[in-house]
Amino acid sequence: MTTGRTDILAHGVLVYEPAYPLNLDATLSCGQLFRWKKREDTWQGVADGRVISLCENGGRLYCTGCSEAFIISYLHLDCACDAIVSGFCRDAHITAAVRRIGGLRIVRQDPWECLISYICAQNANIPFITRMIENLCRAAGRPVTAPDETVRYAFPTPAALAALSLEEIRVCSLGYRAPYIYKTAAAIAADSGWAARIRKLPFEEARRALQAYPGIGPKVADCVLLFGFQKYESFPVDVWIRMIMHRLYGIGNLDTSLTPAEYERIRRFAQEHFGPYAGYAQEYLFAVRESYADEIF
DNA sequence: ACATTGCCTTTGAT
DNA sequence: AATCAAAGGCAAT
Repeated sequence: MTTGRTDILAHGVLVYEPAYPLNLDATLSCGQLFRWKKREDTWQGVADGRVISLCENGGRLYCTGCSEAFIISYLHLDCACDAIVSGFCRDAHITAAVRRIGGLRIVRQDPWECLISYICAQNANIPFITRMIENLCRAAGRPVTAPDETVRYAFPTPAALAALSLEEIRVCSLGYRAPYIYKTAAAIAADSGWAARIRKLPFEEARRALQAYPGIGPKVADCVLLFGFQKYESFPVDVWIRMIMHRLYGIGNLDTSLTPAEYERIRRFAQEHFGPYAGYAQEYLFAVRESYADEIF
């Protein structure tokens, strides 16, 4: 399904007119991706081993560095997201979040990059996560030069990452996460069919299979299922979502640490309340988390 | 078996 | 300068 119109301009610039709203800023800055930077009006990122530039102007998306097919798939533009959004807008809170940042898309990430990125993400904030991943790419990724001469690094292949020693991974400021990355990279480098296998599994089984890798618990598994495998019923519960779900829907209590039982309770409620695209709702709530920041105190 | 607790590195914000 | 929280997971209680 295509839900937009494309043209190719001079110098290989692709112009895309989405038939449904796209909020590029929200999509690239909401914390689902860690490799995109905005300079002036242009986003530059590394995906699929290439440097890609994106710019939004007058409802049009200008893109260089990749194919039309890739960017449409990556940004989830091949989807009538109005139907998805209206499907989970079942109360005033989520409707308000959608009104504020309409056009937020869940990006189709590479499962491998997503897996490693979200192992890094545990107990870290977004600037720190970005630094860890950038360090890993510099240590084991292929250098890629952008049209404007800036040099960036592709995300390492499983083989390249698995070739690093534990110490080489640790000095990417990964701290106690280094052994997780080390072991998981080795397991996946030796098993090229891992992603295809997980993709075919029913949701709960895929979730269990992911948690068999070191450093992957319920939260990271849910992120990988949502961002890497497009399992949109997945509802990752982090400290922010926990706080927001408590505030908006009275689920759980914030006095104790997040127990597995409470995680399950929040996840089940959300899947029931928001429906098959609960994960999309999660990303909208996460994107507006700052407006609930006062709840922490 | 099941739930709870303390610890794990490093960084960025206050 | 010191303290704390950060898109958590794990092994020991």
